[in-house]
Amino acid sequence: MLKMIKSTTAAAVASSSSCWSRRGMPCLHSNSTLVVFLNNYFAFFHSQPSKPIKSRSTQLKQLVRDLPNITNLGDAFSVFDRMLQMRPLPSVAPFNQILIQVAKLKHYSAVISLYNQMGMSGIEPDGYTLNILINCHCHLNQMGFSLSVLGNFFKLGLKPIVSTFNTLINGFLLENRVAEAAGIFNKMIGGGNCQPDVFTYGTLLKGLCMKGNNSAAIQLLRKMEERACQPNLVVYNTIIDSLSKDILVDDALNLFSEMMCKGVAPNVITYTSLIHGVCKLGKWNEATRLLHEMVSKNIYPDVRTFSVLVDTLCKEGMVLEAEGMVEIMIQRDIEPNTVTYNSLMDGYCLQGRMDKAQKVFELMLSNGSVVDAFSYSILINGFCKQKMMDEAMMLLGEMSGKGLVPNTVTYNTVVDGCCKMGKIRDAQQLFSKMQACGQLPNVQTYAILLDGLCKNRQLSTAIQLFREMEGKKLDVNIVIYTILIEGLCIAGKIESARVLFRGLSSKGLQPNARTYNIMIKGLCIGGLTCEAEKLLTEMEEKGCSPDGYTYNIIIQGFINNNETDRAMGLIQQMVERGFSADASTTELIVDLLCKDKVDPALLPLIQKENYEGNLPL
DNA sequence: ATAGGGTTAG
Repeated sequence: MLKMIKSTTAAAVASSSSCWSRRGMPCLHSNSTLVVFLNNYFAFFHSQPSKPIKSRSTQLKQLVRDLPNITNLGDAFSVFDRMLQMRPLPSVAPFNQILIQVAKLKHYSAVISLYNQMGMSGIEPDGYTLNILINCHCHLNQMGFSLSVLGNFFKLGLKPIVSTFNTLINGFLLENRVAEAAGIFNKMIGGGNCQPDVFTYGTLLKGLCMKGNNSAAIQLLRKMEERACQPNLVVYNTIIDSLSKDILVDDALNLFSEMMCKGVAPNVITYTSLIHGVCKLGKWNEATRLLHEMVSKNIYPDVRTFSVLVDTLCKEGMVLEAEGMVEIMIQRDIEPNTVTYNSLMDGYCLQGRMDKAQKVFELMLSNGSVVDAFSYSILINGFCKQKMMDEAMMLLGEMSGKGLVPNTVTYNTVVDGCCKMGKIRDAQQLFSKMQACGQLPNVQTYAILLDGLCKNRQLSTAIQLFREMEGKKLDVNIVIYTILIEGLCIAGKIESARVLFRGLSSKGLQPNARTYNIMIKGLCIGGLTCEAEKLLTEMEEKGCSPDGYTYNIIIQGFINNNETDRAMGLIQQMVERGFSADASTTELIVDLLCKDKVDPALLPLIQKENYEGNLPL
């Protein structure tokens, strides 16, 4: 969108700059005026040979030439002020250029204040100005203002263009207001003069993908084909990336073949997304194949491609291989950046190797890499998981000194750390502090704190907090309800837990394996093993496969209720499905063996290493 | 309009 405005505005600037030069220079109607002019002109320069003063138009030309090079807010403001002092005032076009540059720096509020200054100086906006302004309001989640700017188009007798509507669609999607975005799209299709273009579809597709609605995205892809709007590389990349993120790698690869059949050549983004997908599935051979394939097409992996590899290796616990990958990068003159180092640092943290993680952090400090809020959050999380809260809190305090703002995720991390240590008061204080610092708690924050309260037997406070989050317009999801159901079970309120569980579907929520497991566990502890077993069947019927945990808790439930035979039946089933008894289940079975209540032939069966080699499939 | 890193429930 900005790119488009930029190119069109550049054309506008080019044409209008010749206009200013006409305005700024004397109009030469006759030879005599020309002579007078030339005489004055040269006399002027001879009198000041050392420091020629540029005419206003040249000054403006120079300014316009320099506009695209504005890289900081201060420069933008000073150029803007100089332009406001020029007489006659420059046209709106170079002002638009400044707004574009400032918007590129993501200083959207600054753009709006510059726009207001333009208004006070009597510079009338054109369509480009309004488009830029709408885009800024969209990024600031101020759709009301965006729409009122749209009204200005009509007031000023200007016509919105396709990109105006595209920007509005993007704004609504950023606020999660899909219906309104779709409404604009439908109006565009319905009206004759502003048909959606490839950007419109691209924007909508991005919104659908962000919501994880891949099938709707593909439907829209088909629709744009039907409407003779050729999908381009960006459109395909958007969907391929979304499919890869959801590990629907086969679908991603199919779309990849399809785009190539249609003559759309992939780029490094396409391959990076695909490699991400196959790596997440642990298909390293496939990743290697894709790497070879891209290089054979003269498409070379870049720092982002390598960062994906480093990150997924780390997440799989293969930190040594990740280190090797960083070495390869350096050999190939691809400088690891903050993201690469952050991924590696997280890899060490996941293994509890805080000394190594800190080494990477220090390396970043010493080699001039930018340490960002991610770096701190990752390290803080590492310490929290090691129950080293003092170190974590110290790092949190260190951030502001480096001009870094702890964000919602950073706070979530430390709130969780406190909760897991049973320090609920500290967690609550951090919860207040984050809001005082302008960081809004999100669904995860509430999940973390709710879980902490429930586990620390503060159910009534938890319910209060739940009401608070309902009051805000947060999307209460299945994770939140699962935590509450567990809280109720912990408090022994099985009946309430059951009511909440049964009420999920009326809220449009599907219990997942964890929800079932918690309910099953609650029922078992309450001695309701029969109902627990019914839930086991139910989850299967609803397409939610029981996992190893499900079997372990229900088997434990049966044994604890002296229903040994039913426990044995489920052990058989569990083993057949490739799951094994955990430590506490094994302990219970060994107890039974000691009491001669169970056939010793069962014992080798439940121990993973004994059946792993010949799983019945 | 497109690619990489951090937080949550058994």
